[in-house]
Amino acid sequence: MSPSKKTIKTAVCAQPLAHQKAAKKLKQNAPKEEELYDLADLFKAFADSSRIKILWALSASEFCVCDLADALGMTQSAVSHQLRLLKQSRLIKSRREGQSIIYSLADEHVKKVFSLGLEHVREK
Amino acid sequence: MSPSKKTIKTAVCAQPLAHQKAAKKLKQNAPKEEELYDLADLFKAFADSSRIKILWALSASEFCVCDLADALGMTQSAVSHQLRLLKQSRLIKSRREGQSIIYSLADEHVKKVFSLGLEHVREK
DNA sequence: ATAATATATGAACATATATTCATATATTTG
DNA sequence: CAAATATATGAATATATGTTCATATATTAT
Repeated sequence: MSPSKKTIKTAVCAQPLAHQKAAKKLKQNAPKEEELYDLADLFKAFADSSRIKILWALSASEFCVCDLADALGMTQSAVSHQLRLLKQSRLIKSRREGQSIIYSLADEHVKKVFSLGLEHVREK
Repeated sequence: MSPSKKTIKTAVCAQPLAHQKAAKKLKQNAPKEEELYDLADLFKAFADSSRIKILWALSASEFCVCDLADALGMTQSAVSHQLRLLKQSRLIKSRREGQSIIYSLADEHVKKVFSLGLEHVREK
């Protein structure tokens, strides 16, 4: 296609890393690569309105699956799939009670994350 | 396939909302529907390892686009696209400096969210 | 044991989204 | 103004993900 390029566009600056010191500091203090992936995965659990609603509900009270479905206007299946993801992220826990499985928040992290998030969202 | 179903499976409990009081309380205190969507959107910004890396870098120091690309091993284009998303979420801000655009965190929320997230991830 | 109820799950489908490629825009330099 | 540099962006593609449908598993009641 192109006859012959005079210049080759590079992906990086001609003078890369103008902020050498900052970059150095970055590498020193950086969490392990794996931790950053875990972090992203954690926030993925919050990154869907269905799961947000479920978490919000559970922050008010524990609920069984079908009550959640009913309260949130979701199908039982959809709720169940999402509960599995939330449990994998260790944000919720469950216990059996007769035929029902009762879900609740695993710890206080969820509420804290919510508070921070709302704080940000509500700031114009 | 099925000759004729005797029972119709419903999506909800036979006795829905066993936790009536909790459900009531839920509806009273609930953030507006829209706020929950905004919350989910906010966390979507954190829900990708590329953006997490970018945010982490910016929590150490401000950077121009190509330095970010260089430091994180991403293309200039990919970084630029993600920076746009992060800016839309009001997590970062930018200013021009000659040919470069310098990006930095918009406020302290990001660092706080990071701390909470890491806390959760690091708890076995 | 059989029926009813509650929950979980695999497969299929539709949608969302992250990256790449090519190129446009904006600023500085010669 | 032309060339070089830095950044932004639209289109295409590949992948990830949320929901639905059908059905499996588990518990309780008769």
